[in-house]
Amino acid sequence: MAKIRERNRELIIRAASKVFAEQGFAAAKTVDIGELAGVAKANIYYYFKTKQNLYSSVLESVIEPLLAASDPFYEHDDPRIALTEYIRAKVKISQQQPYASKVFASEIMHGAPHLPEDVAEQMLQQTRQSSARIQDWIDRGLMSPVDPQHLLFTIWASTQTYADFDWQITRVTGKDQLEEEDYNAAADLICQLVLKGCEVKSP
Amino acid sequence: MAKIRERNRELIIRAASKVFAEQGFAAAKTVDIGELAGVAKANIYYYFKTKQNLYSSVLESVIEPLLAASDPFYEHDDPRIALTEYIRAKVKISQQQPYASKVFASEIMHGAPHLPEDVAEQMLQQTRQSSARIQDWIDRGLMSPVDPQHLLFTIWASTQTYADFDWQITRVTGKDQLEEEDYNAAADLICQLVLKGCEVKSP
DNA sequence: GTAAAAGCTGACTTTGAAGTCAAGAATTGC
DNA sequence: GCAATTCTTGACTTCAAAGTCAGCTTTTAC
Repeated sequence: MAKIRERNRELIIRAASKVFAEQGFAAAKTVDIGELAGVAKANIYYYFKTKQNLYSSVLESVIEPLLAASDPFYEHDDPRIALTEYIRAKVKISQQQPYASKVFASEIMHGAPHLPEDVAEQMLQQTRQSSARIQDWIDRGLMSPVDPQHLLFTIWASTQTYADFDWQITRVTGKDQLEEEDYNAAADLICQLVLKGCEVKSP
Repeated sequence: MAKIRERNRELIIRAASKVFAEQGFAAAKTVDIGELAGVAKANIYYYFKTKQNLYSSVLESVIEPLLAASDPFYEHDDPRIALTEYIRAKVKISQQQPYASKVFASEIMHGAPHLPEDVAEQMLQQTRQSSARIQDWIDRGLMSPVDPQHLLFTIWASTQTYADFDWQITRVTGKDQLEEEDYNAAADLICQLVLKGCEVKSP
């Protein structure tokens, strides 16, 4: 079993995601990450050179699922289906990977100082393609002429808010934590606003 | 002039807002805040007992404008006008008080550990009243039956995103910083999504 | 004009978390 | 089975940032 290394790196990254999400990078303590991962603090430094380094690994692990959510734009030509699936995918990420979402949000909010330039570029390209896709639907008369970029900002914001600002949301709804039906209700409302709001039609 | 105290507290709080917004509480250095405010670090401790204390003052100073934005709900009975004004007010805050928005967002994202309970309660009450107002419009057939709370979450998220995630937004739009017209375009789109999406009518 | 009060700060101490290390424990390869 | 390698960690050092303070400067009140 030469997999001790792999397994422990994974354990530490998972614990670190949670602690970084809850505390932010600067406030997070490596001793806490160790405790949560079930290893001594020193062991973290056996696997990761520095706290920064660990944070970069966490950030990297978190990017992939976020990027993958854009797939619906390329898989469907019908804007009703594409947008619906996109919104659902985004909400699902908030539901299933709340730590990822928060770490990413925090990184962006502080000016993305640790986001590798090539990743930033990749996300930008993806945004350009998504925008172009929406513009194409507009040009074909399948939805009303909105600014594609602003539409994307709105979708990002309103889907991610369920992970990033969960404290506020659970407090308002009065629930300890959101359930499946809450996420569905959220996705349905956002879909309704976007589809009706942009008068989206099937081709 | 017994106003030195008042003026300097204000200067320090203003500088601190910026530094806390950009760096987060833990990463913010009091020496940087002092530099930005034009006073020695030690002087900050003459006016504020601790960094925590200063942060609480900043947070407090930031809450008032955020709470005030809800006024349109009480000033207009017409949901078209009330919602439009509400969204515009929220976007305007993102535009004019970006630091306030970020400090608040960061605080909420990490579970609101420094938000005084009475403020949290006040915001909750306001949300309840806003929700009730929306529900009333629904009951009177002035808009389609959406969940008022989720509608509010969406409005909060999509308006605040222009302050909180400005890095992402300026990067996508390719502008160094957003201009008046960008904020107007944002507000218009969000209004369109909400008004059309919820089939809002005038009474 | 002057003394008391308020404001200011350079130099210092304290603190707590990042990061190191040497030695022991577990695992692997043969 | 045992040597080599990998893994583990308690105890330690380092370091940067919070916080203090004594003494100087400015302002206020009379």
